[in-house]
Amino acid sequence: MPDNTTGPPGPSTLEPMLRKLEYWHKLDSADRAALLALPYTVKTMGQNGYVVREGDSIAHCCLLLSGFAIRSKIVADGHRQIVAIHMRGEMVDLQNSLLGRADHSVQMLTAGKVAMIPRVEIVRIAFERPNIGRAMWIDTLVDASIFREWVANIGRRDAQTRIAHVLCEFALRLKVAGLGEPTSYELPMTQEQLADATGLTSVHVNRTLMALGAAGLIERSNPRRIVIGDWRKLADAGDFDSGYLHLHGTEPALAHEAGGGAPVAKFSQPVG
Amino acid sequence: MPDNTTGPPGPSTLEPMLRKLEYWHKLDSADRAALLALPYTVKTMGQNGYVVREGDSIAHCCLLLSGFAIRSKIVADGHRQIVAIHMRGEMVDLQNSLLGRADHSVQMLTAGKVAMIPRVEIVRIAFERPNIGRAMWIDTLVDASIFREWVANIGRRDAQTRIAHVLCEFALRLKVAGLGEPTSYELPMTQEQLADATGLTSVHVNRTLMALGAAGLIERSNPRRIVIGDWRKLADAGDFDSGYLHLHGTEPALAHEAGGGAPVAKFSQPVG
DNA sequence: CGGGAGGTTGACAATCGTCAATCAGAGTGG
DNA sequence: CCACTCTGATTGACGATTGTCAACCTCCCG
Repeated sequence: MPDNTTGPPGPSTLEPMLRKLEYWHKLDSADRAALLALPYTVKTMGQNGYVVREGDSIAHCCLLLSGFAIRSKIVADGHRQIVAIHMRGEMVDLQNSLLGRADHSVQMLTAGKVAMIPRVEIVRIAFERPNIGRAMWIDTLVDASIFREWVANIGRRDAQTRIAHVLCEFALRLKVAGLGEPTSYELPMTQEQLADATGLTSVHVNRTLMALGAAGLIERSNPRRIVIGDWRKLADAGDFDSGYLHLHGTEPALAHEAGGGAPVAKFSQPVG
Repeated sequence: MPDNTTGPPGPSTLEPMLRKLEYWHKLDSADRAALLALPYTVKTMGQNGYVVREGDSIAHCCLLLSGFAIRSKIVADGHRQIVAIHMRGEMVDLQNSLLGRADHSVQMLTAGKVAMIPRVEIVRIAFERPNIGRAMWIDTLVDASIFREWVANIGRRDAQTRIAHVLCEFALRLKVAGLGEPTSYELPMTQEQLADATGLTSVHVNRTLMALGAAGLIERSNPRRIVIGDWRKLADAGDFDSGYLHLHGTEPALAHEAGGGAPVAKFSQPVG
């Protein structure tokens, strides 16, 4: 059972949201104040806890304060497809908020906290404050861009390329979210969950990770820890071009986004 | 070479866009007037003509006036993945418009006409007129919902289910767009294009279509014509639940969306 | 009549899935 | 501290869906 807290535990619980929205579009001080003044409830979630279930009608928009979460759909034979992975600062449910009914589930990958903001407040602030609305819209468009890349990833890349691609995306997004170095991180998911994200089976994911290790593209001191020795090599193996993430200051073509000798992600993001 | 025309050829060239946006959110007469007053250029496109190429910076938002179009990405080994199919009345490029740089290509499936609306005008009207902005936002969110379903379709369904699903989606969207009966239509694409949309090969698509025919789920008087005798049977075979399309008046659970004895798509859409 | 694009089919190969056994590590209770 | 248990990771043997290659067919169009 999640323990619920209402009101501001600190002066800046919603700060991660502010930071992310500012990344997409310039906000003025009134925008910032309005954002941070949004009412919310903090919910402590256990591992695998459901934030939203497919079919639910939506009353709240969830901001991930800590931990990792996924969005998923279940198909007829009971198999699951993970359609997105989310980390701190991401608004997991802006998608469902406007539409009113969840067409997919949102579930915690790890334990963590979410801020539940009433849907009507989100909609109100988006339309009262064009800067905020624009930032939110862009945020959902980037999500959509990632979906498209995943369609291509799952539809047209083989297992090894596919997994390498996901590892690169995750690394870079961790970096952008300020959650660690892209060249060495702990995957917050089981191989079965990674399989559900890539349209493979856990057995095949295991073999593919082993193969990536044997090929020297990654090192794994334990099953979850991913160390990327040569970013460029992995990015090439994963056909990874960060353009679809629409990060600032990243060239459209494949660049040394992270690690290696070149400077890492060069976007200028206000660091908290 | 496309022949270009500027200005309003008729009083209501942009009418399909109005119709679609009104479907998502209520507009008042000022909204409608502002929409129809948008400047645009009509471009006549040949089959396979590119509307936008991946990497282009975006100056226009394209409204499909006639014909069919696709959005696609190319992966490293040269294979193509189609990530979306579009038909009359759809704004193919709202996605790219806000982001400024195309992360995918848009290409005509058939010959047709598009209205090119300057990107700045689209952005302006979206933020000057909240109703329009909201309708556009919802439109992009529904697109995103369809991407998610495609991820699940390609990642977790076998070839037969996958193709049946696409056939159902296409049928229903044709109906909603007022482009014909969902139970009998002409597919505007080759089997190779259908393969690129489903993450299969053209050979396997062919075999799967044959199998669907042999199973009595569809009839094909010619390679392109799809006749759906029993909608429910095909929808079941395709694990198709129209919820992700967010159509009005359609039950969240699988319903007799079209064909069969039950009334077809019951949404109340203003018919042009 | 000829050319070409797209559709259909067969033989065969390969990627990936299934089933099942074993192993490693974390948490629990005695 | 040590069985006990459970989840997740790893590995092998085998099978199945899907891909590849190539031939042939059909239809449309100049």
